Amino acid sequence: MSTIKDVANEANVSVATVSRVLNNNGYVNEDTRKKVLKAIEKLDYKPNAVARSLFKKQSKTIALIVPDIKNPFFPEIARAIEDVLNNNDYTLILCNSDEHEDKEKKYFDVMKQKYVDGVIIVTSTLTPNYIEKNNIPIVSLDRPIHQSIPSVSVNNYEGAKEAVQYLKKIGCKKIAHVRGPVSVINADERYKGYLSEVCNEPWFNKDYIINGNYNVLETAKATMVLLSKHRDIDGIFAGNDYMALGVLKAATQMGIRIPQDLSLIGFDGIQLCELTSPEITTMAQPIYELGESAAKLLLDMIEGKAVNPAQQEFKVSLKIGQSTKVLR
Amino acid sequence: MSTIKDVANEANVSVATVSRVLNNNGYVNEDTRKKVLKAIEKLDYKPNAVARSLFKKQSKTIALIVPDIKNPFFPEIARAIEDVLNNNDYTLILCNSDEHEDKEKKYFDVMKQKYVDGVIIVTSTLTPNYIEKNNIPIVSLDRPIHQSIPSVSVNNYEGAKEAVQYLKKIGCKKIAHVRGPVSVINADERYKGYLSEVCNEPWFNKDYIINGNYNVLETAKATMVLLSKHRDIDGIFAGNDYMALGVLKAATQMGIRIPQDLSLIGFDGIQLCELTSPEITTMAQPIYELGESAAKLLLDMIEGKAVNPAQQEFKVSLKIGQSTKVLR
DNA sequence: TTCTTGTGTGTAACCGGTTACATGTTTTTT
DNA sequence: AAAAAACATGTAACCGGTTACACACAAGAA
Repeated sequence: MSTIKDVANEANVSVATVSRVLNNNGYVNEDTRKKVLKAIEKLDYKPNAVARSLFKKQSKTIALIVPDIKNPFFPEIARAIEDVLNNNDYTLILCNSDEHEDKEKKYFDVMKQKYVDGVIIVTSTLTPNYIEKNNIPIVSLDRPIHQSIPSVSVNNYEGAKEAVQYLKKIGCKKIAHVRGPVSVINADERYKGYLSEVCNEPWFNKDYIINGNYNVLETAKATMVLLSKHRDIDGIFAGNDYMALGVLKAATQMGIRIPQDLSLIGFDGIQLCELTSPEITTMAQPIYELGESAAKLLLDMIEGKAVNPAQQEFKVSLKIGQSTKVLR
Repeated sequence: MSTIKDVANEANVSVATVSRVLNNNGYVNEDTRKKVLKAIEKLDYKPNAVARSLFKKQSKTIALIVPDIKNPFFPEIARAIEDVLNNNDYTLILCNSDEHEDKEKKYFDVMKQKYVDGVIIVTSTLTPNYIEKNNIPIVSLDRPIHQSIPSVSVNNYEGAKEAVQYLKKIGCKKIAHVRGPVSVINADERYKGYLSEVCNEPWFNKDYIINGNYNVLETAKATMVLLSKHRDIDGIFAGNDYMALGVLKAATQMGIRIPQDLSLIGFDGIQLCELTSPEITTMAQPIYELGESAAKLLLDMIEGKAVNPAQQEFKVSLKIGQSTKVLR
């Protein structure tokens, strides 16, 4: 690999001049510029990003910290983010936290040591205090942390209400909820949305709420217990699509027909919804847009641009599949 | 952030001494070491990874280039790799190539500029020549490129044969194949494996081979055409699980019962297989192990260790689900 | 006692860029 | 014509580490 010095020698100028044409700043005579460009071409010179980072204290790299990339929601997000970064000459570092605070913090340390320019994080454990102490541009995605931390998310509460309302509208009389882990903010919000819609119903029963913990098999098991105990449940609102998959599995296994016997609605709108049969009705987040916005927001922050609404909330929209009774 | 100089000042020693205790090399008096350690503690000093990189010409970072992280096979691989790296103080950069040579090459350039220590790549387009020219430790994953390039993969040909053999064993009389994209080496191998098992069968018909292009919806469509034309097909070997999902969808939509009317077997063993109903029978790759091995192999290469079998081939194993008729 | 050898530490060069500053030349302004 | 502004380029410090080399001293060998 040739260095800036090699180029300088080849072009018979100083390294400063080469640097100037490289970065397009300062005065450079047109002829000199051409000479340098030719030398760069000839040596196939590529500036050393590390040396540049050291001086500039920035690495053109951002980190994405998610609980687990195997959860199908996150690859979709990651893809959107990577696309934006790629178009802006940034690079993406991927981190799996397993919702584990220690791991998150360890990643943060590494990020700072590597001059990572910013981070996009999906977390339920980190405090605003810790984050601000670290003093690195950050965007929380999917799960807002605090008003002081820029975030990109959706209206989980309203969305959950809409989901339950839709189940009611198509005629469901007893609606259960498979909720995500306690203390995950959006799982809580969705749960609250469900609750607000059903708590005053005469049929409402606290046993209709089960915990799926973002795990398909666990959800399937819990659902089987639920459905065999309460045979009159005719609607289920799953806290996300991944868990809805578990409900679908449980129902199929038990010979409960979806949507004839049981209507199922999920949340998220991951691609998988369209690939199952029946296709899962869901409250769809604009997932790609979410990732895109988070990335753009972060890049703006890094480049010191004003970020108008630092708390971006997108709307979810009902995406009717085949897992809910047809309205007539 | 404090620097090595701050620590040196605090401890009243030179930066060289601090560096020595940091890296545990050279002579350092025990008392001095303690002084330095205390200063490090007091200042919460973390060495600057970029400065270190510049001198050492290595970044403790490796890149993973996959076609598209949204394909559920890759997050599982990525997760395994990230785990290994994390345990070895390496960081993972994620790149989506979309099978596009230009993008792959662009990533390579960036990697070299950032002193990325090695790359794990899933590619069908890069030539051994180009790769060797780049002179950066590399492991090809899932799709071997050439004997000269270390790789981690499975016995696709044999696996495909086994899959078809199993379909025969359970009594399938007419077996179709949904193949992956032409020129993807493992899709070709699986296709050949299928062919070798069926080409001499009296019933064999070239029309039984359709192309799913790693796309679920496309596969579903093509499968519907296939199945409505050839109503006597009673077994399908899908080139991977993701496409098997498409077959499942098509069959369900057409009212064809799986496994009663049609047996379906996939390839890969992604987690999704267990989450559908019926669960998909598949020739399972040891996915996590694959990623793990690729990462370990690459780290060994980076650290200059001899890599015994630089071409690692794992075995796939039949994982019986519910999408194939029960053998009795 | 003198010569090695081992221990302990500091100085400064180096990694490969960027940029403040100095210097000289040309062009524009007054 | 003199002063100011714009242009062009080079020198060297700097980013924050690592390490070759020099030097001083103590312990062991001859």
